[in-house]
Amino acid sequence: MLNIYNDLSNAKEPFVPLTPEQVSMYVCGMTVYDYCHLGHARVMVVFDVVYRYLKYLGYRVNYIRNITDIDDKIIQRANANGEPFLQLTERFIQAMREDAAALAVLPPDAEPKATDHLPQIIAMVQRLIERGHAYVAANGDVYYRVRSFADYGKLSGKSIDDLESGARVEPGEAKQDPLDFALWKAAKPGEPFWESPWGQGRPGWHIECSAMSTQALGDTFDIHGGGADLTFPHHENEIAQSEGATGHPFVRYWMHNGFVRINDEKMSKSLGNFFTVREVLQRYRAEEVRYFILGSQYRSPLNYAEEHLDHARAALSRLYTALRGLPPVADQTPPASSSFTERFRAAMDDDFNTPEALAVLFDLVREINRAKAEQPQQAAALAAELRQLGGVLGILQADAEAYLRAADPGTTDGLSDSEIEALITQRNAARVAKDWAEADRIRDLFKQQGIVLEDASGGTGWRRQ
RNA sequence: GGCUCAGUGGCAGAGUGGCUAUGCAGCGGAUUGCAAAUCCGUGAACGUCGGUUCGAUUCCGGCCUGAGCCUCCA
Repeated sequence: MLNIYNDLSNAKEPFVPLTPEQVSMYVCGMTVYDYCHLGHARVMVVFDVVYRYLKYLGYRVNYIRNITDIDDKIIQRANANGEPFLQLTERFIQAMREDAAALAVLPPDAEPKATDHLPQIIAMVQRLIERGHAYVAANGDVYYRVRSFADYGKLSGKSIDDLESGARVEPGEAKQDPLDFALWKAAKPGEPFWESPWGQGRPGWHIECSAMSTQALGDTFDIHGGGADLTFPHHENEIAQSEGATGHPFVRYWMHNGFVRINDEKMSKSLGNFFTVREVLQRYRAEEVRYFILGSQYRSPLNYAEEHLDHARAALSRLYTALRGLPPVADQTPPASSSFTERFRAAMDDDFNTPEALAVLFDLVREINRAKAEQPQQAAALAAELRQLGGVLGILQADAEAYLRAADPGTTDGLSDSEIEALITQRNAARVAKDWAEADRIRDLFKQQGIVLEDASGGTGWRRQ
């Protein structure tokens, strides 16, 4: 049975969806004013694996990952660029989709945008006003009255009184209480705006997620995810908004992934120490990045370092090497049950323990390599199993031979495949003549190009290192 | 200061009240013209001080160290 660490209770809990056989899941996606960095990549990959595993377990999953396409930063950036904000956001939405696709992240079932949900947002703000959870200030802003929501702080473990001491009001705000937060911001000159009962303005930061998730999944849904930095205030405020508006419990399981770090420090925009996905993809293959992310449990910190990407490269090389020469998955049915699959599932059932799941894959590799020579049928069946389980993690779906021969990004390799084949023929002639000096000369030549030759009984194979 | 989380072998990273994690690297062997890949074997760990226990890296408490949130951030 699947167990999920629920941040609401700070404990692993058995996962029982609201509706049998179905899972509703919402993940906070990007605010689109810049390229995805590795932190975004982690969110996308982690919840992609959650999505894939739930489907593997037989659930029908409705996975929503939103796009926040209106907020202060977007307006700021659009102004700085001197372009309409919709043009800016459209560009980065496109870039995000490219990055996600490169990382083999499955498209969610829907990707709602904030700007497409103004009626829902306005209706929810209105409802909050009606229910006494919000008020219209003199300046046209609408604020959430935090002290009207008794459960405020239940997700992040904060008490209202502790927060009160540190809270402060920005110039131009008209809050009754420093803790209150904006649901609706009156438009300043030159800002994009929508008409509302409170005049021209735009949504505050948190309300769009409440409006879109409720619209897509109902008042109460199963899983809500995002990066750990969203726990407070974003998700805390979502709870206050949604439960305040509907009167029903909002989310049943809250999941937050840990940060990507660099030199033991959080990778973040404000610190400026981030790498974008496309920067990293210039040097490493997307599958290597994905493996790197899955190499640690999703709640743990993930330290970025090139040596860790190199490690991922070596690990994938071993996995694909085992698959090499065995039939692709379509030709073989994996066994319905096996100890490997059981162990894999046990690992994933334990709050998506991907490092443990990967360890099972390596045990499978050893078994395949053992069986390869003497029991090819057995090896093929095990390989099919490896591919299937890899698929749950979104890896190992490439053709093994092609994967191992592919050049790494950023390398400008001089030798084409046909040149390589020609040199191998030349070297094999030398080998037949027992001209070892010539054979070794050619091998060294390959080695300088990062190409490894492998003499086997059936002929000489090659791959790139 | 409040609230979270963490501290495992050379590196990364799981896990467990007594029994091999796994990968990379190391060492020995098999295999190879030499290699590569692979297989077999092997050394090496649980921050610190107490407590519970027949027995703790694993449970409990203190301490030390690190990270994060409390302000925009995935």
